[in-house]
Amino acid sequence: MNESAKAGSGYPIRAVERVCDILDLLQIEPEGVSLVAVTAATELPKSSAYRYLLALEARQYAERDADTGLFRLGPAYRPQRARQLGRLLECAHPALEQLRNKVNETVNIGVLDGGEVVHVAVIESQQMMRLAARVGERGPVHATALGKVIAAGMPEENVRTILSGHGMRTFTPATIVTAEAFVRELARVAKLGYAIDDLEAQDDGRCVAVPLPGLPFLAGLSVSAPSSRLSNDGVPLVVTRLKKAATAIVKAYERSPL
Amino acid sequence: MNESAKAGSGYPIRAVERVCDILDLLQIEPEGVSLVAVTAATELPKSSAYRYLLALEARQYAERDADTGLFRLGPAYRPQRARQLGRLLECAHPALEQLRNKVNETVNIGVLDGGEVVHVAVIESQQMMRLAARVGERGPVHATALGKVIAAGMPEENVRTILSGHGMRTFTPATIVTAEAFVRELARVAKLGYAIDDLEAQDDGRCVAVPLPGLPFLAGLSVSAPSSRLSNDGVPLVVTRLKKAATAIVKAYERSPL
DNA sequence: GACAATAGTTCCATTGAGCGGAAGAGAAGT
DNA sequence: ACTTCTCTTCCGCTCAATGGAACTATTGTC
Repeated sequence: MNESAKAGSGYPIRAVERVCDILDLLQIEPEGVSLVAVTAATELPKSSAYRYLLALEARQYAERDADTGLFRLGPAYRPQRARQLGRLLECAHPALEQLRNKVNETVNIGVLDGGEVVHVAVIESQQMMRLAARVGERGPVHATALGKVIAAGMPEENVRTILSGHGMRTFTPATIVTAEAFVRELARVAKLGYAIDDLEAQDDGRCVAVPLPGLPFLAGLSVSAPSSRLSNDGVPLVVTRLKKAATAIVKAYERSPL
Repeated sequence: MNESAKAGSGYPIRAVERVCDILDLLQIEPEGVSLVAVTAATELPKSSAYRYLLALEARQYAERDADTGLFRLGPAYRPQRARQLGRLLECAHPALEQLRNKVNETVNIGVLDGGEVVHVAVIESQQMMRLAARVGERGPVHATALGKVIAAGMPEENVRTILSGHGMRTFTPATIVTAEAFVRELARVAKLGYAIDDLEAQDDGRCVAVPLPGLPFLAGLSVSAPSSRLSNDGVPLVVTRLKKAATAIVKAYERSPL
């Protein structure tokens, strides 16, 4: 903490201060704290403290003990997650590049976080015209192939909670916008073993994804391309390659040192 | 991360989302990211991303690599700090209670964080009228005894940075409000081996503090009381007891399992 | 050295995101 | 049943935060 006692940003943002105050407190109270205790310690108005805690909970930086209802640090704050992710990315890299070279399109790994899909690896197509998210970019579960394969591995109840919490925004005329239709799509996905974003997130983009099973978190592997280059006819071949790469990635992860 | 895929808080706070987005990104980029990369990944306007990063840096949730200038997770995010703190609090508890019982006033441990003093342990006097901060409460370095003993252990340059970043608010007529006077006070503190908040933070409160040396972070131990009960004449005895307790605490910490 | 491009930093008029008090609901204790 | 305390919800209001633009610094190329 005093590794650098330097201070003063010149850019105080009250909300950031408040988040940090709360996270600081949760760090020094590993057994958890009540809302009243948070209020007292941070001197925030109670309703503000409550809203912040819920917002942090939604992003898994805080969680609630089921029995006591006390707030404590959440999974997002646990370093093992970062380590596990780092490990996955390391293991996956060779297979990702190989896959990218085989299909000549952008390949991605996405993981579930706070009810959204985060792109944690993006190996871009070398073509000029390409569909490519950036590392760290987030997308909704309901309109992305990655989101679909991830959601297909979750209990339906949890899927519905995510959908109602995040909404089902319409990106294109093809976007699935009702929970019922989405749940039906997930049944299809689970059966087929892969998902397609068929012009649902972008009018001219198509994406195919398969799950990465057996990891300590929900993740998927996908190929994304302009729709002109990835037709529905071409999907089966891409799926075959995705599944082969997914198998290689998971095997490499399982073999990697802890 | 998917330990609980539950989502949806009903209380989105955009600023909290933004903090979490940035922290998420920093977690998956251990070598660090540039402002431009943060901007791209989070889709924040550049100046907003910049301000958030600086605000997080001020609270040590982010830091900058001295050579590359890249932002990465800061010390506040490192679990070993929480563990070290937890360990200190555990070791200190018996000595704190004993000290509280001896002096019959509230005893505190404070640590430096983001240019302020955080109370991380507060064992309250059993008297009805008492001066007692709460765990997690923060105070300014310049007007607290804990702040003084901590600052006395820092390079003067760093002290000045803290003072200019946080300001030197006037709490009472006795508050030291210029950097020059404060630096002189610190020289006195360093020489004496203890510090007094002599009605500087509160009109009717007095506080005596000694450093806790040899810890992996800057910390101090203090006794706080209504001024009517802690006269200047009584300070030397309290200092003796504080130093004895500080020695016991540090010894216990050093002996405790890692 | 000159120029261009890019990254980082600062500023401020504007406004809507966030606020916090109050009310309501729930839980616990007598 | 009543009281007290904690947790949860709501909404009119305002000011903290915003983000675009300008400026500064750095890097790369010729």
